[in-house]
Amino acid sequence: MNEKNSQTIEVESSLVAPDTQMESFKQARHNRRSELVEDYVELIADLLADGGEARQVDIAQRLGVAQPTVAKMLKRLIAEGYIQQRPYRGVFLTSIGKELARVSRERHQIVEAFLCSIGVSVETARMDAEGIEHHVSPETLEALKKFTATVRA
Amino acid sequence: MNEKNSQTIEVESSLVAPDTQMESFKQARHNRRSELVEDYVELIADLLADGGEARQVDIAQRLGVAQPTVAKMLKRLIAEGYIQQRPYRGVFLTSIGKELARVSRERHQIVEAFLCSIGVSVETARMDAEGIEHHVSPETLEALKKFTATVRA
DNA sequence: TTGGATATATAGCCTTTGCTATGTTATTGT
DNA sequence: ACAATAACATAGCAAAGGCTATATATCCAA
Repeated sequence: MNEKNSQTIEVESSLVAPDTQMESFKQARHNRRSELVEDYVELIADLLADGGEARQVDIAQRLGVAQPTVAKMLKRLIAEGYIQQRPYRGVFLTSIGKELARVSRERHQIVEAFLCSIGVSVETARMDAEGIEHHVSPETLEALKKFTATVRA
Repeated sequence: MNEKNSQTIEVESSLVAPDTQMESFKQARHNRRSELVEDYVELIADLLADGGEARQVDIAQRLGVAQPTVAKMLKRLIAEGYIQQRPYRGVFLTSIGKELARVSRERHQIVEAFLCSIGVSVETARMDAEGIEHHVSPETLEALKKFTATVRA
């Protein structure tokens, strides 16, 4: 007997099934865990391409965190096989690191280009893309790419 | 004298300014911290609208987490003034909770509707929207809304 | 009205991602 | 060559967000 004190028939129609919704939330949590790795690898690739070096201090400055935070994270990236380290000359990417960087970078650029294509300012596009990119599935990425290409044509 | 052993002039052109990039990362980290609150409040609103009750077990099931995890989070939501609690009858939203739920829900729906409008399947749209919504700025939201309206017309 | 099922609370633990403070070790300019 | 600077390492702490195990409180049906 609930607040509606009406029939006992099911009226739970406007919500998706619990399991379906749970999957979405689990996926979002999972994505959140991979975000940092992708951010680091992508940033390292950019620094290497641009200046030839990716040192802890540079990474820390660009991410806006302290150097020991970077040091700890780099250990994880080394353990997971994404990067290698040369003492006092920064880090560089392994082959799987390069591959992850390539994929992340491409996705990032597609998202950012898309946002610009619908009229978002470049500054906002950059800010939002940094957060959005990690939650874009391959299917959505493909749709964004196609759309942007259409607009540009 | 670096790997390029060329002039000392600045060639760091393809990267944005460190401070600018840092701001994007900081914004993304900040958004990540508010995600959970928004997820909870939005879900609670949905449960209340749909079944009249939002109990810990329901929330836990839909989020895919354990009940004590929900209990801890609800304490935070109470402390922050978003919800109130009636023993053994679940939680309900305060006025600021309702407002946050309204905003989150609207943003969620705009993102999901937009994804569908560019040809993403409803299942994928639901999954991706759950992650993307928290990283969409007001400016981008407005652009998405406008675009979706155009397509539908 | 009472006993079993259900809902909530609490304790204690883990991991991740931050921080500060403080060594230690290369690099480099003079 | 060597001292100053810069880069890196490490220790120790905190907060957030998970978990399991277990106790307690409420509800409801027989």
